[in-house]
Amino acid sequence: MGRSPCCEKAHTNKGAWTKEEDERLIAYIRAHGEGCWRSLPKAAGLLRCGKSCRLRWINYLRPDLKRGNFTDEEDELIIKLHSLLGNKWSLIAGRLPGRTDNEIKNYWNTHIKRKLLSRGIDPQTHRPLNEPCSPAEVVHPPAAVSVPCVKGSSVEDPNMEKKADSAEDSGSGISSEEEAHSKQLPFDLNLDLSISLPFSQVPADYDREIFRPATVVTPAHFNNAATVCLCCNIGIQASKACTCHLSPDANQAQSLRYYRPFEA
DNA sequence: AATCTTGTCAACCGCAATAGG
DNA sequence: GCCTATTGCGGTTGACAAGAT
Repeated sequence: MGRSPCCEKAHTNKGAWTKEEDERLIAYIRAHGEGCWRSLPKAAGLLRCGKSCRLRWINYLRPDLKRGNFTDEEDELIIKLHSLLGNKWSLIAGRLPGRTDNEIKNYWNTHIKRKLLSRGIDPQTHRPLNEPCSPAEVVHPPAAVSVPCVKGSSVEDPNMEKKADSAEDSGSGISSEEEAHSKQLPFDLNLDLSISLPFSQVPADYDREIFRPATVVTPAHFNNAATVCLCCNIGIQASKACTCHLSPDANQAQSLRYYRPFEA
């Protein structure tokens, strides 16, 4: 038995969004907030399917999106995260404030892939293109992936735990093999992730409708003494790479969660 | 100036995960 | 526990623009 379509295709617009459609969607979400995408189009007077509305909002209309070119720091951060996470664009996007998974995915495919190839690095494996595949010849950089760690951080986001779990299932995320692979990266990666200065610290009267969890890691933190480890960040505290226990301040740092206002 | 090629990115599609009855 | 609806993700497509011929 097939699944019913997400919307009645015969009565929905497709293709590029018009300015009027954008305005309707923005106005509706400003008034009612995100969510309930299924019923949103009808309620907002849009002849679009819910998925389309969600995508348009997330990838283009959201007010907290950062526009413009990627910086070199962002480039390097994406490369490093991709080397660990693979094509988990939403996870990568979660660590680049104001960037969307779609944007990063496009940027990867159009720019970074080429950049890595020009460096002689395979964009999928992050290993030198001419490197033999024999496991015996895999280079093990000394402490190349040091991952001091703070339990929690954005792992408190249930979605992150979910994603990490499902990533393991799918085999393309943080599987044990990939975890192992991450320790064998061909270049000296410091995958330390730490909490950045807040965009604004969560207020006492924190309201989920107004504030959204913000990504707390910036590229600069890769070079700093870390307080949050990626393992914990994505919900694999039990991993061998997790070295939370090495950081005495970890638990304290963990309790800090920062939010930035969801500007209307 | 016209045509072709290449690059970019918004949007779509299909699938998997999850929620809820 | 099963079934259906909904949401979210990643891969892919296609329209458009810019540059090359």
